[in-house]
Amino acid sequence: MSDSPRVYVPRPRAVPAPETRDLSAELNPAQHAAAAHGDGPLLVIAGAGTGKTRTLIHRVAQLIARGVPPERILLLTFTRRAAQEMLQRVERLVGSVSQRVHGGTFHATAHRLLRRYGQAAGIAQDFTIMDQGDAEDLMQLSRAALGLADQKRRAGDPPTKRFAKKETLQAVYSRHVNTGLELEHILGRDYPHFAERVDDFKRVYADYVDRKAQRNLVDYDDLLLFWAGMLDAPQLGATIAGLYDHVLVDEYQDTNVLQARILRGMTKLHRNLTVVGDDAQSIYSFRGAHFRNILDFPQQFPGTRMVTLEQNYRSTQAILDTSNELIARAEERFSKRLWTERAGGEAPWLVSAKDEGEQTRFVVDRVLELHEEGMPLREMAVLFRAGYLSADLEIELTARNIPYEKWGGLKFLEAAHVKDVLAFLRVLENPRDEVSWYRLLLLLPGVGDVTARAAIDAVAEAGWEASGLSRFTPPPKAREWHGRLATLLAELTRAVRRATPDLGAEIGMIRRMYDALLRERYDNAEPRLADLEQLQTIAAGYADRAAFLSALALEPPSATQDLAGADEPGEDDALVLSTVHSAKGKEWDAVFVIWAADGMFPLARAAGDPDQLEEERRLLYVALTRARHELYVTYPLNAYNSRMGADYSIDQLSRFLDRGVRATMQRVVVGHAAGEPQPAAPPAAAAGLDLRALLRGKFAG
DNA sequence: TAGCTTTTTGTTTTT
DNA sequence: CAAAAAGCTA
Repeated sequence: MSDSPRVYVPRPRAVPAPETRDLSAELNPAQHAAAAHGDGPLLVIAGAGTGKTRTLIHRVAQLIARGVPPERILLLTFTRRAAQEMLQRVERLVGSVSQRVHGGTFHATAHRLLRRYGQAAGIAQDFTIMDQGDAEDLMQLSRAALGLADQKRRAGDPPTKRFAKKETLQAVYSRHVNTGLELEHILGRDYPHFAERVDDFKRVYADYVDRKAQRNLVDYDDLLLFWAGMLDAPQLGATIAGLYDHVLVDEYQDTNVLQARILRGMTKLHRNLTVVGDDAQSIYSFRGAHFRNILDFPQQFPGTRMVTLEQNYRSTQAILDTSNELIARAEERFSKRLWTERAGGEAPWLVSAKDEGEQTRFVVDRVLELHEEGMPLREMAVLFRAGYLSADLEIELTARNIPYEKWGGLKFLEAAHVKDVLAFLRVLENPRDEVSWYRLLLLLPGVGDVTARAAIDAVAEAGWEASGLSRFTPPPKAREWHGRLATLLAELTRAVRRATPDLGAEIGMIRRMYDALLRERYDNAEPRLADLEQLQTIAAGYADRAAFLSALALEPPSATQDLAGADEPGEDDALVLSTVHSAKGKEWDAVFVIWAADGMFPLARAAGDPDQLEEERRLLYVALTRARHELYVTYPLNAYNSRMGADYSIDQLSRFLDRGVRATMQRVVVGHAAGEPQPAAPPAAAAGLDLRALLRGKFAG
């Protein structure tokens, strides 16, 4: 696309990574007050870049210094990335004792507790964790079992409304569990077209819950729900709450009422709860989070001490001016205005590009310029609203040989072929796992929905032994593959009994059968086979299958790219591409926010609902406040919109960047701006071509 | 009943 | 435009 594309050439780092900042440097008075707070509930309202994490880890350090045993401190965060970063930074501050601090996401912690104490609460110890996709698949089985999947319509009938898809069913269910709202309320508000069918939803959920129990499956929501449930039980609750003397929670604005309930239970013995968050950065309402949770914290925990952090250490004043201006228009929030001692700085750039190609070119060129000036690639990031918006950029980066790392977006584990192989492992691990059986059986040529169900019934008859499959008589068409599957499962089961199972070898055996199926099913087999190689390599690192499957559900590798680059030594400098959600809590010297066009940011589908629109605004705020020195906001004027119907559209700048916000920015236009003269067309005769004549000749007798 | 073809539908964000 | 659902055929 570029006339003479510059190709990236790795160069030595000219600038030391700024992560070497001295963590033990003095805290400011507000930070110190929070870190040194004694016992009892503490709420820290911390604006973007005000040293929130730093305050929290200093507090951990102080607690340890005060004599609190590290293993009696629980540090909870909302995302895996945040959890990892926090624990690393604690370690850098206080050294290896910090390894004894318990920490992780709510879900990972719930998982740990459930494996350890779940049996006392009626959860069989060898449960399998379902990720969202699995939960949807199971929901589909319930949906079909209740006859809600096929809604036949005779000719002439008015179009009957189809019942909710499995994704919707799962989303509503999850919302119900996480917010505690009645189904009637959720449907009436967010899915009015299904409001009439509450009873069908309830039937599906009753079946779903039942199925999970019988199959020994646990979904993400169950992890939290069971944790809360265990805490409610008198004996068990006291045991679990007694594990920790202090609980600290980061990003509290992104917790939901279920998580708040867990925290109440965990701290009922001592009320030593510290939460840190920023209502202006609440961006997880789709997970049932509501910033009301942080606003109401002082009421829920009487006697709360509140500390507000407003001094920003991250960004230049110019960047803060733009960010403040943007968030000032938010409807409801704790009022605070960020300030910094780092006066000046260059005003953020607002870049109008002719189209997506120009936007991409601008970003790549600017990235290379900054890099040549000495900024490591790792200190720059490109942020966007949704994973797929970086596709064009990724192509260009690859073409120009610029290393990058993508956060968020599609997961390695969501690839169909990876799920296929995992289904084999899961059946071995938990033979009652109906979702995996179903997936496995449908892979076999000659087996469809009906045969698969019959086979599962046969396995159920046999007391959910994998060997039950061999007693099932398949229809002739499916005989060959059924035999192969039965043999494979038998071999694997025997191998397991004989010796300590070698996961790598196990996957190898599975692949001897599966690779052929894969080649049949998918046209681009090679990259998929490469993914399986990767899976095999990762698996070999785990001693045991159960640990591997659980880790995969809770801590999935973020992308295929990740894995591919993981074992290449040397090159660790890479541009970061990230969804805004995955970028939360991070910061970079230079930040590019692309696709700041109305319809993309805010997303068109969020624009109808005032609450969602507010969340989109906060999301953009999160994006802007990631930048330390340089901030570029770009949008294409024209888009080849191959999405809905229309194939071409003219984009408007995001509505959030109104006149007041724009006044804090400097504008640039790149590409061929409107009004630029087009090259003159040569006269027809000169081209020696007459298209009409060509056409006429075609039909001349 | 499996597997193909046609129609319809609706695109986020993460554990 | 791609994926899922519905419809059709052998």
